[in-house]
Amino acid sequence: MPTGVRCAIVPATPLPHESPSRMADRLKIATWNVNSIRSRMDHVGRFVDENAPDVLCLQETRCPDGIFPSSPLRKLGYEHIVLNAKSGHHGVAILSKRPLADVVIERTAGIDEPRHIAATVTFAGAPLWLHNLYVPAGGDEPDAAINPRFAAKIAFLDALTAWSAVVGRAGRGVLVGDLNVAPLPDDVWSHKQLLSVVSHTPGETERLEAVRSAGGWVDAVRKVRPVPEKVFTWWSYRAKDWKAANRGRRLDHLWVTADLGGSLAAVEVRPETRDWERPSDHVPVVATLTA
DNA sequence: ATGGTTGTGTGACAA
Repeated sequence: MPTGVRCAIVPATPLPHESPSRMADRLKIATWNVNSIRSRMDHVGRFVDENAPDVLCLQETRCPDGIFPSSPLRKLGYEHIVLNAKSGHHGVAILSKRPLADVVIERTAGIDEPRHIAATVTFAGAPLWLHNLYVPAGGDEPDAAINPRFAAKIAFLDALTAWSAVVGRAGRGVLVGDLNVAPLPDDVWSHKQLLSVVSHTPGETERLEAVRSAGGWVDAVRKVRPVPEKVFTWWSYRAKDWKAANRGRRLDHLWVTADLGGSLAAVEVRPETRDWERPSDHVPVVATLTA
């Protein structure tokens, strides 16, 4: 039978008795702290070649809006780009092969830094919220009384908890980003040695768990790679041999709302990017949703 | 062993 005849009898739009959410679909979402988009354009190209995500959420783009490399990224297939960047510091972006809508430039915890952007993308015929976050690192001293950067991190996490209780419970959402907290003992190379190191202190790990539980989010990476397996997404630049030392932390996360837990078809961390020439210190996390 | 490295409209500072 000629293809044209077959197309003529199979409508592209859902039949009246089908609800949009029942449409078959597959959406691959990646998150990556690239530590400067301009310094990492070749890596982004290689990552896209090898992984072909439909949506790529970036953190730490470190690029003023006016010189953001939108044109080469569009040529990679990401025609839809939304930014919260502004200056050479911080910065988040969502790149998508599918149209983005409902863009929200968030100003979480009243911090005047570009660290949060949200938008919707169509998945299985209905809007899916994408929340791309870059939580403040917090400086070196884990004491809010003497370190304003740590105080700002704590305030940011507390603000996210209240936000999460609304956004997470609404459903059809994916929260990704560099959350700068390794929440579980097996998310760091040494739980005991990192208990007083910013990113793994009880004050941070308990707060990140509060953010997650308030919204009922599913930690996608731990759904497929449960504890006690060690899983890391970040290795310091300061190690002589990052792979041999393997003193990593899981700072980068991909969460889905509870209603989408059953839609997770694949979840992967891509540590090979850490071995590429002049890498980011963070590696991508990728998840595929199917419906 | 309190170091070590990377990046930013170039220079102290964040990560």
